[in-house]
Amino acid sequence: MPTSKAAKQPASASAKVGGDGRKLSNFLCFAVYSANLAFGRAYKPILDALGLTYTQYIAMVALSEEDDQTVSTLGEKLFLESNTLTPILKKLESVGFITRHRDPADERQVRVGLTPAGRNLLLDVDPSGTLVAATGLGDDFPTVQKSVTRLRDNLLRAQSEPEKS
Amino acid sequence: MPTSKAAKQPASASAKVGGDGRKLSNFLCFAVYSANLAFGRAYKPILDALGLTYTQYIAMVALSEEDDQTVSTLGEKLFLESNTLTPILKKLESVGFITRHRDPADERQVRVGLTPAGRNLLLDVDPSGTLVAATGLGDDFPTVQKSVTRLRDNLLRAQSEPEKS
DNA sequence: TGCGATTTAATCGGATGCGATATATATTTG
DNA sequence: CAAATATATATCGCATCCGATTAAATCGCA
Repeated sequence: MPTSKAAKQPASASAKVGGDGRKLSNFLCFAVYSANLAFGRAYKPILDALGLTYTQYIAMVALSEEDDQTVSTLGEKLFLESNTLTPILKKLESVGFITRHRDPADERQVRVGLTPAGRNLLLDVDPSGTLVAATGLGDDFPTVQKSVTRLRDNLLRAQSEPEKS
Repeated sequence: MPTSKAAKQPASASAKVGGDGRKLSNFLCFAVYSANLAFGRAYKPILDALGLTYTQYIAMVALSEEDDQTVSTLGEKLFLESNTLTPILKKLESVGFITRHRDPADERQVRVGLTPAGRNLLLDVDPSGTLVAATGLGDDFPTVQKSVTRLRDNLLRAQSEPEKS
């Protein structure tokens, strides 16, 4: 089943047994993990100036796409659930960037939306493409973006599947 | 350096101003962020069986590459510092997978190494390439791995630089 | 209609990341 | 040599993530 090509390059989300395949540098998961840390650090100075954390910022971007989303809807976009989102949203509400209120039509749901202040804040973020340049990917940028997105979607799909032998 | 192509595609680590460039789906940082979440969830059932968290596992892989590393050396490999590593290493020590002791030659440093139990544990992880398959990347796997690694290295390098106008 | 099942948020505890600070040891310098 | 400086870990507080549980509201169905 392993073609000669697959056998030659361990490639490894978790590497192959034996020899030297289990080096951290061969782990795709580690590349993604450490790239995520790097992005967080790259965004830090920009977002610090706005008083936002990275996750708060991402949440506000998602909120800017649609008005009065529910916590669940927002969570689907962010791949997070209420246990993570609720504290973040309460924080953003407390500083005046979003509103939160129970939906009168279904009191189980909480509707969340950007305030004008929140919407304005987003306009201040990185008007130039400083961070795009910092990725150093050049023309490969869209390709890498698509690949990583596909990777994510495939991983999540695999988890929801029954697990084939 | 920005070609016309770059201008056409907002691409965006942080998207372009105006129209619709600021959608979450155009953020490379979000692709990486969410792919990292997905990897964590994919590894969870495997690592739960071993009683390891994802970061603990990554740390042990890094430790398997070299004996008796210092916390700093390990941190350079993992892109983490002692404030994050120390609690994790203490935990791994308490369950018997690693050893920690001050270096007699320089009492400031702490040397960390895998125990036989720790080394054995690593052999139990994903002997088949289940997770590699779950990425669904096929032959693109090595390419994506390299791209994300380059992305990370570029981002970190940009941060350490003086910040050009 | 009424009551159990389902849905939606929220809460809680454990484990990261990380900035700021503390502590102990080494090194440098006057 | 002694004080100042530098280095290597560790500690602390805050903000995520996440599994497990809870609480409230709605739905389904006899």
